[in-house]
Order: sequence, then structure tokens, then C-alpha cells
Amino acid sequence: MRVLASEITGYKNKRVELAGWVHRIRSLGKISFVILRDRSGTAQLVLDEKPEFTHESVISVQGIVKENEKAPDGVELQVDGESLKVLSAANPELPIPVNQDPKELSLDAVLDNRIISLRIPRIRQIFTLQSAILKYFAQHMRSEGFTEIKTSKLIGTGTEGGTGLFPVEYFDTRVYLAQSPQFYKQALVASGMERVFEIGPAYRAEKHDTPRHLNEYVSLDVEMAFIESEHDLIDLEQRILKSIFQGVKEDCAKELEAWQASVPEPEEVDSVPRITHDEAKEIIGKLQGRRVFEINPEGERVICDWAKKEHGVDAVFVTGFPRKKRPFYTFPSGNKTMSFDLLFRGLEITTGGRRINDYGMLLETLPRFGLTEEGLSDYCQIFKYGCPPHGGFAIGLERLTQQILGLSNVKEASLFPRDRKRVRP
RNA sequence: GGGGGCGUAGCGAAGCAGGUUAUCGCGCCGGCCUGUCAAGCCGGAGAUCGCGGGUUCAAGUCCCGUCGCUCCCGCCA
Repeated sequence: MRVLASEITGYKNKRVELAGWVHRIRSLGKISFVILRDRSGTAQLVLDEKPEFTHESVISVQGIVKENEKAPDGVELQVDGESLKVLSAANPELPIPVNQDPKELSLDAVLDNRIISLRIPRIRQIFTLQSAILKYFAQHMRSEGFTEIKTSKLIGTGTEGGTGLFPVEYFDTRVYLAQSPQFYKQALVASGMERVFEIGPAYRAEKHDTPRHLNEYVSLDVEMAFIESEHDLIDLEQRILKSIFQGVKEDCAKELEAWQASVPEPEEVDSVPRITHDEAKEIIGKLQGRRVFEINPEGERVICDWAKKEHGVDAVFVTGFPRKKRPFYTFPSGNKTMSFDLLFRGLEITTGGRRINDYGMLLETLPRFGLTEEGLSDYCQIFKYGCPPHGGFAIGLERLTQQILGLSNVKEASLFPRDRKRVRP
């Protein structure tokens, strides 16, 4: 019966089968050591002959688990040569090394050879951690009575004015890839679900090419009824982040350690300051010694450094964005809005806010953004027949992953990133 | 969309006051080796120097164009 590499310690002096990829071969002639890798980790095999297989071939072996202080983990598998099976031979000329530190590899080499680079333990850890984020996000949402939804990614019109749309040929008409599930999650709140969340792709046809942009990313979307202001949403996001961070800390201790990374403690999440857009500009201006008109990426880093120093946490909620900086559906508050961003370790990972839920207010607002009721008739329908006050936000999955691990490029946090030039593999 | 940097073997790099056969590490192939831990030692193969054009007796090296990558800005999650 097959056991996992990480489990053999529990099978001392027993006969077991291991199966996996050949991670490393150290042949000394009459004795050879092979590091076998499977989803759980690695184990050392001892062979009495020179291996005939190549690195990264998939093999299965049987043997007795023996204790030996000279073995890497104190135990190793003394392989019964007869039992060795090469299940799938790998070409010896690997495009990139799997058993070396990937820090030396260029991002291009890693992404061009994605199928192979994901075998590199350190790289696969990124996605183990990302999986934990997804798990604890969904778990937390359910614990607060949110319904998980999956909405169409083919839409008739855009929602996030300003951001580009990818046109899609749809029979004899043209539709677009959704920039966000914005309209649908609002519609479902109004449908009576009250609280919904969606984990799904979002598409942005921006020609940006930066270490923090993807043209396709995974959005952790939340929308909730019966709120009064963005502060209810910030409270919710803090609870979500605490769950995610605690879960990641429990499940991914190994990954965090390997990456020399850490997640904020619950007290730190609780102490993330909430400052207005105007206050943020003032603080950044003071620290940079010049007037600040917009919060640019450098400003985002500066304000997070400030939060770290003043509040002991490397994150900040920025509220009160001016109306013209936010989409038309954002609930106004004077010439500001009930909206917020979350900057985490110098990068924006969330945008959200209360939405306009009053039909009349919406109709008044549309012209200010050059929009018409006719052009947004489906959307306007949501508010015609009773829609509670509500709001929501979205967390960028890859960005959150990137910031937790300190990755230098968000593409590293996407299994198969799509950017301006890359549509493969 | 604007600006900077870089393209040399499968991977990572050196060579760039122009000058014989383009160098190093890892990997790969062959040999030796019974306790390896990025094993070690010996030998070997592997490069149209991104592509196109130009200057020159001579171009990886200089000039122009082009493609690709990368970083910064704008915009966003």
C-alpha cells in the first residue's frame, strides 16, 4: 500500500510503497541515494545499484523503512530493487532545474515552463498557501451566513467605468468578459439572499504591465445588505482577514517559514487604522516633504510604513474617496463617498464601499458619469422594486498571496497568469 | 500610453577601449566511488552571441531598426 513520503517515520521496520517524482540522485557506485518527492514532501531511498532512471521521472518503489542516523530525517527506505517501477520516464534535459533554489530563475523562465516550475517545492508552496486563503475565506463567509454564488463572466456592458473590457464574439453579437461580478452580486443581495460572496475570475483589458497587475485575476467578492456605512464593511473585512491569517498560520507554518514570511496577528488586524483619503495625502505629504495630490504606488508604501510605525501594523484602510475617483454606483457622502481601500504592506488589495440603493438617487447620479438609464436598464431594475441599503468589496487573491509571501511580482501568485503578452501556457 | 535597463549553451552569469579556437557555475552525457545531504574526482558534448541591416581589413562588442524580457510612472484588485 502506498504511503506518503512525509509519513514513513511512522512505518519503521515495515514494508511500504512510495511513489512520486525523482527529486535528486546521489550515486556513489555500489550504493545510491535518491530523494523521492510526492505531494507531501520528500523521502530518501537507498538503492544498492546505480539508478537507471532520470531526474523527475515518476517511479514507485517498495522496501523496508529503516532508521538510520545518517539519513536526512533519521529514516529512509531500503529499496527492494525488484519492486522498482518507472511509471513515466522524464527527458533528462529539463528546461529548468527542479531541485535548486528558484530564486536564481528569471520570472520568464518560471512562467514559460510553468508545468515544470510548479514542481519546485518552494514555488508550489505559493499555491498551497493560496489554497488555504481560499479555504478560510469561504469558511468565514459561510460562518456569517453568506451564500456562495457563481455568476456569469459574459456581460453586456461594463461596470467599472474606465477599465477596459475584453470583447467576446457571442454568436452574432458582441459581449464582454466581466470586470467584476458587481451587478450580479448586488442583484442577488436584492433578491433576498442578503449576503453573498463569489470567488471568480475578473478581466481587465488594461495595457498595464507592472509587477502588481494581471489581466485576469481571481476576485474574492463580498456583498452584504443592511449596512449603514463603509465601516460595517471594514469591520467585516477585518473579521475575514483574521480568519484567513489565522488559518494560513495554522495550515501553512511550513510554507511561511520557508518563505520567511508571516501573517498579521488578530490584534494587529484590529488595530489597522482608518484614515480618510485627505488625511492620507496629508500624512504622505508630510513624510515626503511635498504636497501630494494623489496616492501613487510610492505613497501607498509610505502610508503603510507610517501605519507600521504609528499603529504597529503594516496596513491601512483609506476611506472617504472623492466621488470622481469612484464608480457611479458608490454611495455619496457630501462630495466624498462611503468607500474604502485596504492597503496591505504597501499595496492595494481591496476596494469597496456602500452602493447607491435608492432608485431616485441612482437616476440622479447616472448623468454625472455620462450614463443613461436605458444603457443600464438591467442594473437599474435592481433598485426599482425594493433593494436594501448594502455594500461590499473585493479582495484580489493573487495580490493578497503576493503580499503575505513578499513576492516581487503578482504573476508569481497566479498559476497561469495572463498579461498583455502572455496567453500561454 | 510615457521613461530607464537587459537579451551570450537547457538554467544563471562573465566577456563590451572591436582583434585568432567566446569564458565560468549549475544541469546533461561517459568513467571512478558503499553513507550521500547543492556529494566528490576525471573526461566529454552543447552557443546561428534575440532578429535584420549598416560602419570596418575585422563586430558578441560600435550605429540604426525590430522583436522579446524587465523595472519605474499613469490606472486598477
